[in-house]
Amino acid sequence: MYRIGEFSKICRVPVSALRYYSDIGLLPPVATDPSSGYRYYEAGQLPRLNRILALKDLGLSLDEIGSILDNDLSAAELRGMLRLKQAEMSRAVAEQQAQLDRVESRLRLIESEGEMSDYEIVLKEIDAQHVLSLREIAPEPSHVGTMIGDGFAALMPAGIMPTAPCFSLYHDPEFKPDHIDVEIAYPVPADVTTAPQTPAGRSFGHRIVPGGKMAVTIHQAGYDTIDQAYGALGKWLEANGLGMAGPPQEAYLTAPDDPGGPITEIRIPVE
Amino acid sequence: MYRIGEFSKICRVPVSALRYYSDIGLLPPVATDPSSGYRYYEAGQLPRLNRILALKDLGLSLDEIGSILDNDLSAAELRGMLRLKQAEMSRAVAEQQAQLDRVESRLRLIESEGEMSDYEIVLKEIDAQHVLSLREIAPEPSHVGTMIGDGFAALMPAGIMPTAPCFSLYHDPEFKPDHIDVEIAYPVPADVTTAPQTPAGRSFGHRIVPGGKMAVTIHQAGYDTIDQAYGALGKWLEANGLGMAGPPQEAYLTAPDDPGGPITEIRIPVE
DNA sequence: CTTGACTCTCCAGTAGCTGGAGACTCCATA
DNA sequence: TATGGAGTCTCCAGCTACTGGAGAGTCAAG
Repeated sequence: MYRIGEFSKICRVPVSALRYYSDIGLLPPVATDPSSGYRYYEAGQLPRLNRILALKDLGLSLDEIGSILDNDLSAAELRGMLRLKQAEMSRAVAEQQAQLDRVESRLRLIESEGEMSDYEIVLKEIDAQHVLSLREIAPEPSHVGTMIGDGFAALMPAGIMPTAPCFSLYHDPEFKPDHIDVEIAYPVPADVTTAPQTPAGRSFGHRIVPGGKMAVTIHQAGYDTIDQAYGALGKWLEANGLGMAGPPQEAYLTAPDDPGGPITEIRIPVE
Repeated sequence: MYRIGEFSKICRVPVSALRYYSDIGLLPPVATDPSSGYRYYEAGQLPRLNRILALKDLGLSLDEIGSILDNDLSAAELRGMLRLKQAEMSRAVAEQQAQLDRVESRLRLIESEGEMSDYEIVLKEIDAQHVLSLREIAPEPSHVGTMIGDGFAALMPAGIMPTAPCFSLYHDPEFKPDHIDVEIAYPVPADVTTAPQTPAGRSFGHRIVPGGKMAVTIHQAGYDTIDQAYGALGKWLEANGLGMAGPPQEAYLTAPDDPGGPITEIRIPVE
């Protein structure tokens, strides 16, 4: 019979961990002195402890290990659990590796630029949205602003409140300033499928804008400098080896008269 | 000004996380109603939030992010931090990958055997130990037991108590049952460097048995079946792509008269 | 009997939230 | 004006596998 300190030296597991295993019932001492509370172990417990350490090393939680040891699982059942773990772990490794890649591309970016960009790009999972939308070919960029106002002018009186900021989608495969295939989308509840014509005579369509992973950044300045944001996004996509998977979106997060100036969120679906 | 729920919808960060960021001062709301406690946010905070998310995505802790944002670190300083992170993360990835490899080799082992082995093998970091030791060529395996007893018979009367169970080292490059180059080692405090001759006339040497990573398993049965343990260790080493890096050790963890039978720990230095 | 090494229990802390309890607040409708 | 429902508040516990510390008790040797 060893006291906890001696046993700890033999099995090379810290005393605090042995006490913890004893507390959670994973490796109770073979005897406990009822008056002093001293825990007593013996060499015969080493196989169990070794099993614990081996399974822990495979990434199982102490809970799982406890049920494996106490239900005396068959090899087949253990194999099943390990298969699950294996899948989970290879996903985790891939994710970690992706994160490491992001750090590396970020470092390359910093080193090539010498300074930090004003834009932070983040990958987000965006939900699909029910929208009412207007789509047309705009002859110049400023035309988009009038379309947005026109749309609101139809929705508000009809009692339709967008459930999120309105945004535009740019459907052109390439950018031509005098021929912009733009769609203005107003997120609405799923049961709103129609709206009256706009004052300027435009008609709303109803559809679901698909969700998915998107690279997102914030442009906090006038619309005339928005190409900087697109530039930063483009660089980021390239550095991370991602490509566009749909039309870019621009969400207008401020009221037109906001004293802080306009703020636009740009989203590019990826992969 | 948005309430927390609206802001959460816009930035796609859970309300609970926003509250947490507000609590730790990382992203305080732009205003808080003193009577109701309601937090109010505005679109102008999105760039900061995006920076937070981007840095978090690179693996920085919220603490680190806070000091980066509030001390307005230069690109060079950020680069330094990221370099550190990068090193740390690639170590973590390698470790995870190694763990995944262990799971895979374990699965292969289970599948090839169809049942679980009685031996669990664990990699441990073993400390170097000061020992007094006897070394000689044993003409048969049972000779080792008499050597151990002979050593104790010299140490005990001299007042030298081993600080850990005694163990043997097998120096032969290959095993021959009638010619075993064995060393019996008794761990002692660093200031004990000599001991009297044994009753049978053997002389102790003093040395440091080097530590390092070792594959460890427990054999809980008579010495005549110890080759099973070595077999399991050999398979494990092969499955994990490791080789021996020194003489195997056997530590005798039970007294000769233990009612539970003898328990032996076998350690093989690796890599 | 003292000393020093060892052990005990209990609690807080770790990172970044999440979820719940119980109490308010806000807004729109009846 | 009352009410209902959705949203919000604060505080606290929980997650993992321990670690470290406080304060008290135990054991063996001198």
